[in-house]
Amino acid sequence: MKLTARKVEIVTKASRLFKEKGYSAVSVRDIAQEMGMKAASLYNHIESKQEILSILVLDLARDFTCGIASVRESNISPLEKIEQIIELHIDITVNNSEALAALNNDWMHLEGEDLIDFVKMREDYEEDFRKIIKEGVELGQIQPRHPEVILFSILSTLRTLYLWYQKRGKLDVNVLKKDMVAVLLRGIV
Amino acid sequence: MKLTARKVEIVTKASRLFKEKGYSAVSVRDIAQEMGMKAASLYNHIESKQEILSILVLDLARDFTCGIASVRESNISPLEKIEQIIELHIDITVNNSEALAALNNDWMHLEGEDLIDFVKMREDYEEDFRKIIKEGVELGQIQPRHPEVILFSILSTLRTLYLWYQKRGKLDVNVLKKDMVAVLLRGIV
DNA sequence: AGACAAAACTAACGTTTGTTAGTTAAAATT
DNA sequence: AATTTTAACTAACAAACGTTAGTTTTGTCT
Repeated sequence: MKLTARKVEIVTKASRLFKEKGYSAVSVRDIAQEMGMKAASLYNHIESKQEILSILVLDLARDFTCGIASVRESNISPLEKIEQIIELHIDITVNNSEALAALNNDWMHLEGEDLIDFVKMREDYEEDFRKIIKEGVELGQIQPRHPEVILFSILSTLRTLYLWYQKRGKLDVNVLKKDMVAVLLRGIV
Repeated sequence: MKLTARKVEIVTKASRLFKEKGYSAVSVRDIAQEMGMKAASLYNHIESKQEILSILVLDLARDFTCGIASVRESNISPLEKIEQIIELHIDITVNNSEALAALNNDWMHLEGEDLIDFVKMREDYEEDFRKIIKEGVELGQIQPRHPEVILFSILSTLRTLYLWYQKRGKLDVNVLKKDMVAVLLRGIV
């Protein structure tokens, strides 16, 4: 089914609700009300509630996949690659803070092929990141800590960024990027 | 209502399910099946599905509140306090990895007084942490970054630790603590 | 062995869920 | 102006939801 303007609107409104209560706690009637229509009318635009989640999560997952592919293939040092990954996450977060909630918390409600695809993309993403970290360690650019600890401490921060970056409101994106790189790479002491 | 042994068992089993699918997607019948009984039988032990969530989340929230109170009042440097907070989170995570999922993802489904209490505890916790960071910055022990960035980059990592610490299985707790403190405080370069 | 409490059961309740069918009003196309 | 398409509507479905009532089984203590 095509992705019409109205469909995008539904997905956007739904993502706001999913962020607040989670996919399962949001009913099709909730989404309809947000759109100012009755539940049954939604089905003129979408195939199912599942489809909304699927669009939301998989589109965003593809953004990450493309983003890290571009980083992986660029001809820079591991440390610079990690810097770019941090900036990638911040950029995506700023533009998709609602959808990111669903990606983080509701991906497990995907079904069939969609679920398989998502998990694969997620694993590949982490593996790409892991390789960059290991390379950095081998080159002596990165401290010889357990790569898994490094990977997930950075990734955890980036993945939950959507929860708080906007709370502080007027924090400029470029300032955020700078502070974030500093804190994640060089620590706080 | 008293917290009998059987009730604890229900809460424990439920938390496993909540971790996998989230509170809203887990039915009372799911929990009952996990207990090897029919849904109605659960109500000999619990008052409602809500009560399970409430016990799960508030008990754990109190652990954090007590933990940080003890850190706050101890007579050590801000940096050492942060080290202790990191260890606090790791200890709690290791012993409550299922319940932590509910605390992180399902707290918003608490109702009434429980929701208010939780949010207050959470805010107080963050405020305590923030003060420690600010003190560290003033004393020159901590780099002069935006305290909010420091607060949430550390807290994000600690809060989502439950998602991955056990994936790597045989990672010793003390090794984890050491690496975690190193990465979060001194960075990776 | 009989009495009593604890904890399981079956059956059912009123709601809410996602979704379909059929209809009608508005908009776009011929 | 007539016709087709789009997008809203009402009504209803079967299934699943949390929960209650009433009954039977299980285990414990005298």
